[in-house]
Amino acid sequence: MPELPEVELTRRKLLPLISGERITAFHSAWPRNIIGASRIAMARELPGRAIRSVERRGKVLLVDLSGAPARQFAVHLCMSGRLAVEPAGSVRSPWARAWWTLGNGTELRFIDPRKFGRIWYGDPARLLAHAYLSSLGPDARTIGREAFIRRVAGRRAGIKALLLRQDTIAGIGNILADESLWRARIHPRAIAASLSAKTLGRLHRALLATIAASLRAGGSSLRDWAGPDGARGGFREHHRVYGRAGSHCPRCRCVLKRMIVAGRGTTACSRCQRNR
DNA sequence: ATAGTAGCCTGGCGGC
DNA sequence: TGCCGCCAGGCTACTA
Ligand SMILES: [Zn+2]
Repeated sequence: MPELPEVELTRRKLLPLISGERITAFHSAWPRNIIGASRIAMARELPGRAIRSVERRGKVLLVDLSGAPARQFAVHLCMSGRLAVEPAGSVRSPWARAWWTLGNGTELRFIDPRKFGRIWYGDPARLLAHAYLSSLGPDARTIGREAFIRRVAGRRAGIKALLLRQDTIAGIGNILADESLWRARIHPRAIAASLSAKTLGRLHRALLATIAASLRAGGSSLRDWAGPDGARGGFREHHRVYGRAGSHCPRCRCVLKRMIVAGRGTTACSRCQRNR
């Protein structure tokens, strides 16, 4: 499941493979996931433009293109998406939803079995004005302790619901949320306003540590996600709670429980993560 | 401001 | 063995 670490790893591996390369063709096999333009406009406007940069905002990759008028595209991998760079003549995955043929004989392919991923395209300013992109909060990987506390302190929502909202902090998904809350010993349903600054500081620290550990391990590959080169991540082996309901808590040996919080499957330890 | 739910989509799973 | 129905998951749109 691509969250911040998987998207960041995708960006890092993508950079040397595609930056500076010229697009020679674009195709979409699932135009419904394109926002802001038609696939016809994309196929007409993209050829001839070079890839200038690949940035990340939360879980979104933002690609800046050369040429006039200015154009960018953005990709959200959602749950099952990944970006692959493969030889242009090779057989495409049956789940390839869009592909950019590049001048160096390779092809950037958006592979997304569940079709939940999205592609935004258009003028840079208009692109960032789209509801999702314009509302993104500060990035989870770089947010400072004070800014983190300011974003959540005093709010009456449950802490996990707040963490998952991309307008609170950008980049957190179900894995990072459950793992960070476990590390910080906070119940997923705890009301944010009931948590002290010290406790929120612990959560901030836990979040950054979880992100760093996931990056180091190459991200979490559950079913579909892999890097542009096909390499899968090993962070799943390091999960303390996510996907481990029924197993023992690594800290207190209690049985981890599964529940629904903010509409998402959630695993937590009822002894370490008390809701007071 | 916050919570809840339906819908999107399909591979994989459990049940039979 | 094969078929069927259900579910997960991030996000949007909607209601309360
Ligand atoms: Zn525990």
